[in-house]
This record gives sequence, C-alpha cells and structure tokens, in this order.
Amino acid sequence: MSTVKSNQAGIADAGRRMSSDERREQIVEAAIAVFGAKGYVGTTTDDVARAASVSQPYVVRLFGTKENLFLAALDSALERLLAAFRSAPDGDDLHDRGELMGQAYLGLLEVRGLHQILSHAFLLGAHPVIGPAARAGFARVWHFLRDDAGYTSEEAQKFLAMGMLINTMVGLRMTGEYGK
Amino acid sequence: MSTVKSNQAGIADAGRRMSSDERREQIVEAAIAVFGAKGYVGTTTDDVARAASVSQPYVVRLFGTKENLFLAALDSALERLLAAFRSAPDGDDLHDRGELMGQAYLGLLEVRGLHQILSHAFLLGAHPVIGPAARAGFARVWHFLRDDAGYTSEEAQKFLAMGMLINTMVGLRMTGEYGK
DNA sequence: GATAGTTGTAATCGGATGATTACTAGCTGG
DNA sequence: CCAGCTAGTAATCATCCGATTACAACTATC
Repeated sequence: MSTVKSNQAGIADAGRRMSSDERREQIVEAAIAVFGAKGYVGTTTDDVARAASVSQPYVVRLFGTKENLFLAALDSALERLLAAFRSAPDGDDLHDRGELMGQAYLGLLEVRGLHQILSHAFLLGAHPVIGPAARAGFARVWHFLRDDAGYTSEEAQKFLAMGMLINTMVGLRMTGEYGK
Repeated sequence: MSTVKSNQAGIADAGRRMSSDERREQIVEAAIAVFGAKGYVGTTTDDVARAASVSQPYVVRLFGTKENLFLAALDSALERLLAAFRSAPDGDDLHDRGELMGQAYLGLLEVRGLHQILSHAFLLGAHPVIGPAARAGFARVWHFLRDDAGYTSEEAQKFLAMGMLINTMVGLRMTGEYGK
C-alpha cells in the first residue's frame, strides 16, 4: 500500500537519499518511539525500519545488531532528558528549579516513547549488555540532580520517585486522567 | 541434564502427580518469577514450564494461551501485594501505617519477580487485553490506599511514587546499594 | 564518462516459539 | 479389575524474526 518512494504526507521526505548519519538519526528517532511502545524484545527491527521508512536489512547494517540499536536509542533519550533538565533555568530557589525541571520532563512527552524506553531500559537490569548501560544512565541522572541541580539525596530521591510514577502513568496510558 | 522424575533438591516434590489446581498454583508462582525477570514478550511458555518442572504443552493446556498465563500471574501478584498491605496493622497514626506498609512492600522482595511483573504490566498499557487488566490492577491499589488505608490523594501519590522508584531499583538490579 | 565508494533493497536462511495433535500413564468408582 | 477420566508428555507445525548475502541505484572525482 506504500511504495518507498511515495512520501505519504510524512514528516520530512523520508524517501530521499541521505547521508548515513542523517539516516541514523532518523532511525534512532523511530526506534525511541517503537521501543518505547513495544519494549526491547517486543520490537522487531522491521518495526523500526518501517517506522523510519527504510528496509529492515539497512537498519541492521547501520547498527550491527538490534541490541546496538536499542543502546543508541537509549543514549539519545537520556541525552535529550538531561538537555531538557539543563535548559530549565535555575531560579532563585531550589523549589522553582524543581518545578521547571518537572515541567520540562512533562514537556518531553512530545518526544514519542522517550519516557517508556527509559522505563523499559530500567527493567532490563539483568541483560548482560543493556543492564550496565541502563544502570549507567540512571546514575547519570542521579548525579546530575545531586551535582548540577544541587539537590540533596532526599530531594533527588523524591524527584526521581515522582518521575517514575509519571513514567508508570504513561506506560499505563492513563495520562488523560492526570492533566495535573 | 534433568529428568522430570528427578527431584533436584527442589522445593516441594515437583515430579509427583498432583491435582490440576495445585499444578496451576505452582505454574503461576514460576510465571511471576520468569515474567518478572524477562518480561511478557521475552518470556517463553517453555521458560515457565521448565521453571515449574512441567512440559511446555501442559502449561499451554492449563492456561489456554500465554496471555492468560500472564493475566493469572499478574492477578496473583496483585492479590499478594494487597494482602501484604492489609496485613500491615494500622497503628495509631497514619505515619506508622505507612512505614509498616512500606516494609511490607520490601518484604515482598522474597516473592521472586513480584515487583517486576507489576512494572512490566504497567508498561503494557497499549496491549488490548493486558492493558485494561494492568489499569484495573493499578486502580485497585490506588483505591486501597485511598479507601482502606485512609490516605489523601497526595499521600497516596507519594506512597505510590516511592513504590515505583523501588520497582525501578529492583529492575535495575541496584538493590544492593539500597540496603535502606 | 568510467571507476570507485556509498546508499539502499530483495531474497533468503536458520533458529526460536506458541500452539496443536496424538499419545501414555496413573487414578477412581462400580 | 476394568472402564472412564484426569494428569502429563513427545512430536510436530506454521509463523516470526534477526541476520546474511547478493545485488542495484546513486554520487562524486579524476
């Protein structure tokens, strides 16, 4: 029903030929959405390929393995998360900063799958490769809160806890009832 | 390496013939552990079968589908969770009750996979069958906190948030560093 | 405008997996 | 003690999926 060439009113012309770096970014974006929606095991490389309007073998070639693709998507998601937190200007007091970072976190809902790919990664602790990456990512966020945002351990813990509850609501698709 | 008959120092003699109800319970127990460790899609019915020392077709026969098996495991996990909360005696003030319920939640760590199968279920909101069940389960916990435990919305939210953070640490296998 | 490198796909393969079928072994009541 | 029911398995099937291979189309450079 859709040729590769046909650009079905999609975002950016996905059919055109582009540099492998451009394509990689595009695929990572799609991977965040699909991995977020269906999880690591539940996602096929073909799912991601179709979401990125690319053939399945090309996804595998650009990333080597599905595992590497997930790691790239996870890294991108974490990078965006920290960027959003950093861009929350530090107000006069910590409370304001917390509010702004919380809102920045909710703003990230527009990046489809971001919260959920993090949740999925955090459940893969037993995976030999993804597990360590997930722990490292979590530690990065933790140390950002402590060292850069200036939170105490207790504050950081509460902030993270609320974040995890938000992730849960997103995963449950109960975001509608939670318009604050 | 292991015959069905050989009872490799296991808990309870799994090799003996038992009623289908007994077997069902045993399989659900195994299912909580395996689904918790590897997720819904990542778990095979054969994984559960081997964990329960039973053949794979028998698991399918007793539960019909893998989906039903997961639903049974999720339900059992929720039942145990609420039972643990209920058994936390209501002290004089709410704060004590909260402490006790928190400890009860940590005590449930001895039920292998319980926290993680809940986390996994909470990420399956988009699943046509498991999604609604997961939302209903979450709602059950929420209403228990509000109606039975007497929490305000804000208190219930904070309690749940901390629970989700604990779940995250369990999923990440970072429980070692968190010995209170 | 040929040659070489890069982007991209079609075809295909082997292994895994949920489910079905057909069968065996053990229990129970008359 | 045998007839029927229940517990349980071995074998097998169709499907799916990640990865590989072989090939085609585009682009740049000399």
